[in-house]
Amino acid sequence: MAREALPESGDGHPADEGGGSCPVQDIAAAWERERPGTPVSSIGIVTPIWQLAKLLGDDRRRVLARAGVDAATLDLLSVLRRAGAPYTLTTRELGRRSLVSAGAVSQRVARAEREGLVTRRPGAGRPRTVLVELTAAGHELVEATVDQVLHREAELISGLTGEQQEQLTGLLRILLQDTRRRLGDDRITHVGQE
Amino acid sequence: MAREALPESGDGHPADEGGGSCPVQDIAAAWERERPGTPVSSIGIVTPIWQLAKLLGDDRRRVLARAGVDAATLDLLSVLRRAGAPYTLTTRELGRRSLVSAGAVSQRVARAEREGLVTRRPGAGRPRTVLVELTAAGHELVEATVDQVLHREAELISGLTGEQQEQLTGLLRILLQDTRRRLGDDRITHVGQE
DNA sequence: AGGTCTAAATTTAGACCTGAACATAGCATT
DNA sequence: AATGCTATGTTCAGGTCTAAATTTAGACCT
Repeated sequence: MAREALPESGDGHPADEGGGSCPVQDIAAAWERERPGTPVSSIGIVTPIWQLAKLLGDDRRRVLARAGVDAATLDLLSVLRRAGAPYTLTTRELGRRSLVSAGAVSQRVARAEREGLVTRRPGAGRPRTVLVELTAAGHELVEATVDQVLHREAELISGLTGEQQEQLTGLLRILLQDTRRRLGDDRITHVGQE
Repeated sequence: MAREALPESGDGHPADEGGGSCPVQDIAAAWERERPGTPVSSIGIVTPIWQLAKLLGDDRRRVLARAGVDAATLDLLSVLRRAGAPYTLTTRELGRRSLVSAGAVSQRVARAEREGLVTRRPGAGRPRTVLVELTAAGHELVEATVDQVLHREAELISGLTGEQQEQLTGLLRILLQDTRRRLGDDRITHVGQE
């Protein structure tokens, strides 16, 4: 790969992550070669997860750019749309469902409100709750884009057989659930009590 | 919603993504309920990948903050460290291995250079190649932090059995490889020819 | 040899997110 | 009933990324 005449992609280390963005297993091999004893056991799982998230996220951003939306806004609108009528949630709930900080929710909602996609009004419950509701324009934007995005992503993972997809889904579900449990139970579904 | 006693985690939709950040499968179920026919087949795979990347990334950032580094800089230094002596790569190669744009590489290198972790000098090859080399301080920083990060991540995925980890690694490798092939072959290892 | 072309890095503008500081609406306690 | 407490939303500063515009070093062609 990219030996001799080619650009300096090949940088001299034969066993190294050759040319291009390099198979994940070469990363673990490089650590072993350079620093024997490095705890590489997580690399085979964590690295591809990050790389896939990056590739899929970049692709989604480009797909949505053509539709004139950004991914963060569509995420907000989708959460509201999925909640069902009356398409209203508190900002607190929005943050928990989107895995972003309270500040990020505030900014997302402010942007979306400026564009007429949601409205904001004080709620009745706790101290300072704010209810965010989808407008007709916001609803339409979701309807116009969500199938496009999901269809595209189904295409991107179609290299796996149905059985492989099922296996992968199951393993990821277990890992995600377990990881959530290990990191602050804040955003966890306390399935049983409370 | 915002039921009385309970926090408004439970928002009224019984079949909805209940409280907290909600099991992934409920997201697909919510789309089905709200928009029958929505192409949800990718959700079981794409959503957990994003959520895991987010959770793991946030955690890594917090671990590194204590060590006084940011994740982007450590990524840069690690790539150079893994390349082996003389710990030198072109910016082009750095971008390909880290999956970030050329502009991002420029900024990362500028920051790291300002902190004395790498040096930059013109290279011989193509038009304007720039070689980036790890300094002694940069080398030390990698040695001081990488085990910590990898160990922590190994811990986070330890909820899976060894066999599950192997299965997951294999499936992710296939999916990543296939996804790279489908999206711009630019950063792909052209395994065979070329 | 000189002008044009191409490839590569850098700069710039715009978006987004986190963490911390800030403001505030009800609740609990005394 | 008044006061402090706590949970919540917002604002702000700082940092990172992408995409597009800009600059520039060699290569190519006539």
